[in-house]
Amino acid sequence: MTGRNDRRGARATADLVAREANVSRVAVSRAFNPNASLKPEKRDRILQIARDLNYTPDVAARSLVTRRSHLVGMIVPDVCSPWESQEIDALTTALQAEGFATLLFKAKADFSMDQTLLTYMRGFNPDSVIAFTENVDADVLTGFLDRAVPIYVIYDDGTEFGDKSSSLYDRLLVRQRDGIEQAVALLQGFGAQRVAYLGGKRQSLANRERERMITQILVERGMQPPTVIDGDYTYDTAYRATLDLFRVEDGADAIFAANDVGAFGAIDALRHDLGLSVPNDVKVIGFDDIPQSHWKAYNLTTVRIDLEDRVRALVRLILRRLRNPEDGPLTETLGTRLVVRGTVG
Amino acid sequence: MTGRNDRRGARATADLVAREANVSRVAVSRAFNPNASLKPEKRDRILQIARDLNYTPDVAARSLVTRRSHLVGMIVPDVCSPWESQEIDALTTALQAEGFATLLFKAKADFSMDQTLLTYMRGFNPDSVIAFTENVDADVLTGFLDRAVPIYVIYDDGTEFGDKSSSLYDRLLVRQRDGIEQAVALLQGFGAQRVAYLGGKRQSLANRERERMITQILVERGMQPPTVIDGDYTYDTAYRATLDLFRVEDGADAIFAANDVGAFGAIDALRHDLGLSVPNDVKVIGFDDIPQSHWKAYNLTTVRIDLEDRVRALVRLILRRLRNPEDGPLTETLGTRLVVRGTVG
DNA sequence: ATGCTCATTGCACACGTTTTCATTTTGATG
DNA sequence: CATCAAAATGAAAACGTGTGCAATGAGCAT
Repeated sequence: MTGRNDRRGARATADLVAREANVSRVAVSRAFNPNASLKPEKRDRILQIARDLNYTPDVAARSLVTRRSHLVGMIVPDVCSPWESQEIDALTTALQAEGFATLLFKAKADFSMDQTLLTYMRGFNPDSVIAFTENVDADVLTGFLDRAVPIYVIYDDGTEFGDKSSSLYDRLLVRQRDGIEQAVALLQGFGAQRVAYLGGKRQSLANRERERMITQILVERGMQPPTVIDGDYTYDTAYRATLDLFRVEDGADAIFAANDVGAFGAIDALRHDLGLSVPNDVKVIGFDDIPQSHWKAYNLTTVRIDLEDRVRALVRLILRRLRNPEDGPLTETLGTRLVVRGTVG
Repeated sequence: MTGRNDRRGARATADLVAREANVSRVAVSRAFNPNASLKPEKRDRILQIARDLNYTPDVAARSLVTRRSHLVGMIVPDVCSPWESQEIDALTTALQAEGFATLLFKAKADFSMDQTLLTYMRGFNPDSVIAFTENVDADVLTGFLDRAVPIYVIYDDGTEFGDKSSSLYDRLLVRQRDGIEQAVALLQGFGAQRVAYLGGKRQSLANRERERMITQILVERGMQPPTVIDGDYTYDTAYRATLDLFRVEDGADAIFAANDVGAFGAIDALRHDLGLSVPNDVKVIGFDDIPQSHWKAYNLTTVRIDLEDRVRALVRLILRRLRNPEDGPLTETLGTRLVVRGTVG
């Protein structure tokens, strides 16, 4: 009555298109599948009529028989984190180009992932799953998903990850040693003596690996191991932790933060509350190289994990796995390097 | 061979559970539907066996018959924008609690949404669609989705939105007049004379409405209409635009930015490049109140749109629409208010 | 004309659910 | 014990698609 489209909620089906085009329903199906054999002119006519009728194959029905949902599940603890939102954005764009849609799930804030969420996600039958939360056991996740193979991000040798040979998962290996080595060398070059490590979440594997690697490299170069303060990757916690650090003892002359946002918190605490100069009094280095790091207020020197490379590697993993479901564990490798800006000297 | 689960890719089905429990498949279906009539002890037994077999109803198969996909589509131009990522995060959390999953799509960077993307999304049959991109015609979108009803965010009276009475959509009405009035009053109170409006994207409806409203209120209060500079909601553009503003003419003594991130760019340009003091030389006010606005480096005075309220309103719209698909247009209203921090005086 | 290959076509079934609808069981009431 | 309403149950029919299989037709060499 109101518009041109009276029967709202009535979706055009392949049957309708078939009737309209005087062909069988199978022909319509084939028209939308490029490798199916169908007379070209017939295909064109069908596609034209389909367009007129606003028809698109129903993904749910299709996935029921093809066993491909064209969904990629992403489990994220905090979408607001600049690093994660960057990755979601780039991944979604890249996957969209390959015909996959992003299915977003929010994990608990404490980086954990409960059974309920997994069960819930499983029902949607994602073709692949990327967990931004690290501390979910590989055995659990792999056993849980039936056709999808999860992807894990492993840092350096990943000794902490343990041997999960019983379950199948693919790996993105991040070699952060290079970047950290450059960072420590720079700090040492500018005469830093007492460096503090402003950590991320204790449960975070990346965080523990960073701490371990930094300690190792400092010692190798004949420097003191770092003072370690725990954080949770947020600005506020880093801010307070920095105040604490400079209250009790005489502090540090360099701060290595587990992520860029934490470095921002440290810088603001030093400058606006402790009256110290960055980099003259205290040098600061971050991790990630998020877009905000080049903002003039911070202009942060940081260890860069290249987003484009990272996303490309992840997409490659997903596509390879989907093409050859029976393959053994796949691995992609990624490097890191220092980006020098204004917070060291 | 390798693990306990030999037949990977073989998902447990309702039939299997039924056989295992010596009941019909229908009983299994009912066991997972709380309002279906089923003997309690029987239901418990079925659910127990289902858990043992790691069974969950297949969402695709279910949605095929119930005509509910339990998917909410979100079309986002830039996931990295703090404001949008906040909203995605909160919406996903809230919807997840209601049993819906977030289906994320990336629109073109220029705020446009092409037919291809719409067609693509349509195939997934989302139960509802939230467009963070405003300049897609309501007629197009409504006509395109078959069962979902889109939600539009309208600012104040939304005169620019035009009369789309022919198509059905729901409205979230944001009354930004209050917040802007408080902001202008504050600026006037601190003696501002020449205020500039540092705009967002030209295509953005919110941006045009903000400019219109600010101009109107300034004039009502006997002040000069603002100098208007276009931007695109990003830090970098706002930074350069501010430099330009103070190069040609003698600038402004107050800047009203279309969003917080833009305000950050303006502040950094003033302080780090032009050697001006905020708030002594120039006062700055933003829009949104994102988490970064209370960071010490900025400590921004801004017009707040409450995220919690906004998300609650959106979820209410979605649920009401899903419960009563045949209702006329639904509307929710939202206020704004000024949050006073350190960038005015 | 005959045989052969190969592309094209359509029938019927499968995918895993929910939902009528008719039937059986239960439990309460007279 | 008989009666009746209500609750519990299962058979069968959808939902919209892809695919194996057999049938058809065209093209070409013999």
